[in-house]
Amino acid sequence: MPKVGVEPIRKAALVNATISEIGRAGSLDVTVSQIAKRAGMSAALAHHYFGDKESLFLAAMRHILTVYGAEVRGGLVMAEGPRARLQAIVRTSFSAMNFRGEVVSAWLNFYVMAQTVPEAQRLLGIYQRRLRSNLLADLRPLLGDGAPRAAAMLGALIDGVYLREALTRGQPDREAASGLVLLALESELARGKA
Amino acid sequence: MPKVGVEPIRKAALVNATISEIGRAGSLDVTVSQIAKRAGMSAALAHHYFGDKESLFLAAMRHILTVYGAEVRGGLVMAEGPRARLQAIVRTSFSAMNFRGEVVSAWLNFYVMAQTVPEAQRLLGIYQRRLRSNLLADLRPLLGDGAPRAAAMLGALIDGVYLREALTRGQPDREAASGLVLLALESELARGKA
Amino acid sequence: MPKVGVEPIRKAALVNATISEIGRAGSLDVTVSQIAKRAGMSAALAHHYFGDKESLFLAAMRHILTVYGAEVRGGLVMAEGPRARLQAIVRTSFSAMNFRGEVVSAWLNFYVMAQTVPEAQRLLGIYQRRLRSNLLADLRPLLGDGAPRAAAMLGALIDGVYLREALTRGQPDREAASGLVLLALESELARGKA
Amino acid sequence: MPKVGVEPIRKAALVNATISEIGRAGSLDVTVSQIAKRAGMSAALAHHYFGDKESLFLAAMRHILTVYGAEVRGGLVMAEGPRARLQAIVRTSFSAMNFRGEVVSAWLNFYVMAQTVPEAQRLLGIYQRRLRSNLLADLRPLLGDGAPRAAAMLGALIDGVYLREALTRGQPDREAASGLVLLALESELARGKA
DNA sequence: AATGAATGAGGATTCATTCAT
DNA sequence: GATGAATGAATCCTCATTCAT
Repeated sequence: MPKVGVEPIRKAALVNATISEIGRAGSLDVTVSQIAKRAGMSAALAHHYFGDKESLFLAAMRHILTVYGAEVRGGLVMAEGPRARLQAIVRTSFSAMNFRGEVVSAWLNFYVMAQTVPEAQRLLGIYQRRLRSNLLADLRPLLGDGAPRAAAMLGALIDGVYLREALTRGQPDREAASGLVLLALESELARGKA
Repeated sequence: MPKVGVEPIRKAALVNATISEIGRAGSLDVTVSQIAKRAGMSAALAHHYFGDKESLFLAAMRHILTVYGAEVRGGLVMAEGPRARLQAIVRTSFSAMNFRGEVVSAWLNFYVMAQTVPEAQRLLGIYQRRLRSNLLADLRPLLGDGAPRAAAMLGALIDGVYLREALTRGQPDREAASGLVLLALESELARGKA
Repeated sequence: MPKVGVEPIRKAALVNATISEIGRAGSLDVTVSQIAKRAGMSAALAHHYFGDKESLFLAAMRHILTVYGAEVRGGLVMAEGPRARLQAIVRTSFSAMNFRGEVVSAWLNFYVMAQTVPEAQRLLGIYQRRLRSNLLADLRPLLGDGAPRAAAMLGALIDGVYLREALTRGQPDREAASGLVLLALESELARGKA
Repeated sequence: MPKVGVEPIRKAALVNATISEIGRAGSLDVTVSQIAKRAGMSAALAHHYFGDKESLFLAAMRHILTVYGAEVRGGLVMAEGPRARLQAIVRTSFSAMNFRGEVVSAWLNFYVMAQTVPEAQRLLGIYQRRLRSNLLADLRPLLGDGAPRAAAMLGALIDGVYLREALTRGQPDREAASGLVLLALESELARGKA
């Protein structure tokens, strides 16, 4: 039985606290002290584990992307056929997890970070390419050459709908959000066949 | 010959400097001193005219929305028929003006501000409603009851595409951006007729 | 008929505004702009007339002392005999004019100024010596050699009572204040005779 | 052996430095930096311990009142009989400690603070009530019903004499000050018996 | 591993004062 | 005489980060 070090536990606590605090503040204007306090430790310890604030933010971003990726993979396991798989991808993008206020808020702020911090931009790029390739894989059998454009469109649409929900304070409407994208998907498929 | 007061000139200079600096920094982490210096005056004068930093940011946001609104109205003048008008709206959203790096950057950061500052949220709401009603007016004759959903979709798509371009450092591709949305528009129209 | 320049009018307005603002703020933390605005002019004009802020404060102090001096002289006109004159002096110190909240407040703050600004200390010295000599003149016939000490005591008592009223926000009680000092005066006189 | 935390030491150093600086400046126009430097630490640390400047001033005020209270209690221990106790109270009010230039200066400025800061007014109120009740307790056996008025008078006189000394730059004369009040006390007692 | 102590750097904001008109 | 324009200097306060223990 491997002795679990305290380090990963502390780090995880800090990452979660970071996301929570960003959600609470609605911006990246969050102090290390606030984060550390929420994680139940001193600010000095947070620095001990992450070196600096930016690294902590990046770790939080990585965490969100990791969870999102896992969820997508999980959703695809059960889906049969390209259409079902596409729907699963869309639904996962607006899953309860991803629509938690704090996650939405974190996403928005990662967008901002990506303008300044190269590593943040790289991570966001990974997310976008992964989404694109996921969509593409299942659009190809249905749309052939039209698939790349449809993938680009659906990817952008997902982000746009997500963005709008992020801006609407109050409970976001998951059903409406995924419904909108799913119907756009149908339009594309219908058009592809015509 | 009306004597042009110096106040509006100074204010305009500050608003422009604000947008420029936000663009340069890629974030709202811009000091009043930096803005004032770029506008060719002291930080104290900036405070004299705008009271505080937030008001300056909001003025910049208002300015961008105003220009955007004017551009949309301008584009609609020449367009004949609903389809042409819809295309004009889309094209304007990705106009050269709106795709200036600094404007893109400002938009992104206003999204963040909207999570915290009520007035910013209000302004963003105005933009969204205006875009929606513009789209709706011309979609209605073409799609009837299907118009609201299509408007929601196109609005979100515009924002999503804009967002993606904003994140792609380097020259954004205006043609690709509007092409993507215009094709989605065609899909909707085609589907509507079917 | 002498043509009254506008200068004395402006100066008087500024002096009054200064006293009012000090009273309102309860401290010397009053800006020239606030004073000027209350006096109905620009801050620049206030500087034009007084040179700097300190001079304005000193002018206000002088004004208060002048008015107080005039009131004392006025009160003495009617009083007959040393005892009546002493009572008049005491009563004037707690006159309605001197107990206006703003005047009380100004006094307190002049005490502070006197610690730093030589001219303020000089003015305060003048007030104290004048009060002392007034008291002394009428105490001498009644107490002989005991007069100086009694004068010192009564002077300090007047200041002390005044100070306490100044600290009691809410309407100061003029009757109680002068009553206290008048009784102390009686004690002194009684003791002097014994 | 209790490990003495550094916090109380730092706080005490800051309180002392505050009193010293106020004394040196003769006003509350003292910067946190000046205070911190005199206390041998950074301004940031001062804020760390006291939160803001006002709290630091209030702590200084509390300290002075505490020391004064202790001194009074100490002086009363040895005094036998009401008259001796009253004399002890008066003497303590003009003790060497209370007449250190910086303490005098601090008092004066606390009077000003009391006009604006509720907590300062509260503290000053406590001092006044304590002084009054101390005087009253020993005046009652000597003067009966005349005690309250005498207490009010002596309290005000102490403050007035103290104030006058505060305004006289140069070494204050403790003997003269307490002599004046003690003689007033005798007048009152003499009058009470008559 | 963990933290309180400590600070340098920085930033918004205020204000007395000057000056051109 | 009068003022809006303009600014330099100052101050409070915050915070990421370091370090000794």
